[in-house]
Amino acid sequence: MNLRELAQNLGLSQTTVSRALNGYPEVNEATRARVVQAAEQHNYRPNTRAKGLATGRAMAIGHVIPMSKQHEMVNPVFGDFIAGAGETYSRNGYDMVLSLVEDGQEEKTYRDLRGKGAVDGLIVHGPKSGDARIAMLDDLGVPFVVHGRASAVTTPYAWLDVNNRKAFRRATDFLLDLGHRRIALINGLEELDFASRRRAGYEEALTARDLPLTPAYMRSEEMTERYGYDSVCDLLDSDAAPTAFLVSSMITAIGVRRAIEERGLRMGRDISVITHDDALSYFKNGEDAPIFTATCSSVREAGRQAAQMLLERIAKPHLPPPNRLLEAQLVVGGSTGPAPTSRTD
Amino acid sequence: MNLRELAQNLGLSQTTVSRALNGYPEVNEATRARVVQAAEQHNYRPNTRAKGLATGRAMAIGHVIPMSKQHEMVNPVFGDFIAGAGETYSRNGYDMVLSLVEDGQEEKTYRDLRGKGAVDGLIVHGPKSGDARIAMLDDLGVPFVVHGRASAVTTPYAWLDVNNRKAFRRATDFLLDLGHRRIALINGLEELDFASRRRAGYEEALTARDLPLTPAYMRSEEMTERYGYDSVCDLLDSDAAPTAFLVSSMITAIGVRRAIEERGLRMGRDISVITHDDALSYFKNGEDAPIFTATCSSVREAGRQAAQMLLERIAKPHLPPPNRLLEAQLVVGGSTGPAPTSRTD
DNA sequence: ACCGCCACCCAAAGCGCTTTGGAAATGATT
DNA sequence: AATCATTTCCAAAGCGCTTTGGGTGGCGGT
Repeated sequence: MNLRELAQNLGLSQTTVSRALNGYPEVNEATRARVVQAAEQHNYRPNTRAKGLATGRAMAIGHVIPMSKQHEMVNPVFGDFIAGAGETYSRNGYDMVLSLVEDGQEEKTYRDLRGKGAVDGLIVHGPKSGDARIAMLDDLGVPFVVHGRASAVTTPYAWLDVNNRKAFRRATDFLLDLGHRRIALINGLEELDFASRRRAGYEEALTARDLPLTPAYMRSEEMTERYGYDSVCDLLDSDAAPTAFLVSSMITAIGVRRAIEERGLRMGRDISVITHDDALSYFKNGEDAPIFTATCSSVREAGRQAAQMLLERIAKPHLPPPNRLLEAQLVVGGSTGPAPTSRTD
Repeated sequence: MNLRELAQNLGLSQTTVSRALNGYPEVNEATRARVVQAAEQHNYRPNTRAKGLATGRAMAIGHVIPMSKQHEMVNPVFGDFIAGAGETYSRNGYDMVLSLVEDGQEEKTYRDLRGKGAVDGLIVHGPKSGDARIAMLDDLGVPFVVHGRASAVTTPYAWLDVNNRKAFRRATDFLLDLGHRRIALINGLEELDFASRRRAGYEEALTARDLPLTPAYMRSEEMTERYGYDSVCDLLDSDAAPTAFLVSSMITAIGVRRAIEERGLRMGRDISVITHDDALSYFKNGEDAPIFTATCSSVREAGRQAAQMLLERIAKPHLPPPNRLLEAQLVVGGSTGPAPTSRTD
């Protein structure tokens, strides 16, 4: 069923039917009701392509998800982020088109998506520090919102980020307050902006107390379970083993715990762990008594808000690009406790 | 840059340019080269909407991801499945459009997506036993492929599934062979077809050895970490506690392990655990020495193949709907061992 | 009785592409 | 030199919608 048929069916012109359905005022409420009812009855849905052609708007948002070629890995937070964004889109009549692309190939995909006219706006995932995509999208003239930031980019652009630096600063301070002095950072890939900010927070806390930065305590890789396990094994077997670990992802923290417990140690007593927790739905960190002390921030909520920002940006492109900084909560769980050495003081 | 401009630019008609770009034979190779080069130089990309309108094909596939309202949870396997499917799509010039929808609302979304002409085909996720969507899509006339099966649906339809029954039959047999007699099943929601098949495999194995089915040993819920933990706590504290657990998801297995180790028990010695492992990229079950004994099947590969099947189905709709049954591997890891009681025999 | 003004509706153009049904030019055949 | 098949290209229609720029009829005001 298309517009013409529907119009013929009703004995009206396409114009009138179109206007009736799109809520234009110049149509009698009685006819509008008649039209709406007929449309419903015939299960009429305007063809997106035709509508898009006519209006010039695609009513779709593109998400380009980077995927590590190395590990064939897609960061699990995307699932929840997408879920949040999807909510916003469907409430506003937008579709979501998704591309999974190998690291570094994203630019071409953005170009294509826009060039084809497949999307009205884009969400940029996983920004690197001096991410070239931002400049590119800017002079491509497509509305976009970055999930995260690109520290080295100085031109204004729309972003939504968690205050990663502050979160890790606080987490580190928390461990320091507990008497820990040898604190390891099991970070994500530091070419990614969020990871470098977390590191900055960590270093800032140490430096503020005149503590040295120990390169051996800092690791940076893709956040798999295995990586957490291996790192901790390594570090605990070294001399001057850390007494505390700061971990960048829940998944990795699972591996960290595994390594700790395999050694007969206990989290919170022998070794302290703080992890960042993106509040992945299947991984709720225990509602009542969290297993892990964690810096918490809902990535789903981030998705919702980023999508909202993007839609507003599309509607009002002349406004200056909005920014939003979400604060992470530091929630105390069972994985932290006073440093073992300080107990004996 | 659109076709007309490009054609004017070249002093050719739109027809010729279009044909040149789409590889039609009736155009001189010299002109074709000229056209292709100009297109490249001007960064020309045919407008999807216009193309779609003209051809009637959307060059897009819809994925409707069910999302539990209850836990706001989206199953983590979707990430990897989507990644696999996405590979296939992008290789074939298709886009992927994604909708996340609350449980049970999927039908409307399928209808919309098709009615709007936004997609040429659909992937059905998370089929229930007598899933109504299949009949609906059938008489809607949309090509689709189901990831999984719907046992109660008797009409032929295209699906790709893992042999869940057999996988869990084998896993249960494996535990039985090790002397376990009290084996608990920590299953996913059994309204979902895959879960009911897993249960069938489990029951089949027990029944084949004339062992009773103990309802208290069978659990069925959404596969969160917490669920695994709670279930095991519960069961281990009961009298006649199980000596082995069969778990439906890696995530849940993590919770199972947590509960076991928290009690000072050790997996593989005191308690045996077998989990299903979808080979999620960030959760590689240890390449060399797997932590968990597991029934393994790559959901990413499933995505790749399901997508391929769908594209073929779209190309040749007259062929009978294809089916594909993937076998899971039973990979032995460190989480299984002889039953404690049988040791004392 | 005439004018003007709404309220309501319509015909037709246009969005950017594909595709049908030729036409013009070229070369081979008689 | 005339004929005919190829090759190479083109004009125009059409995909399903929105939107511009009117029309028509009914009403109140003069």
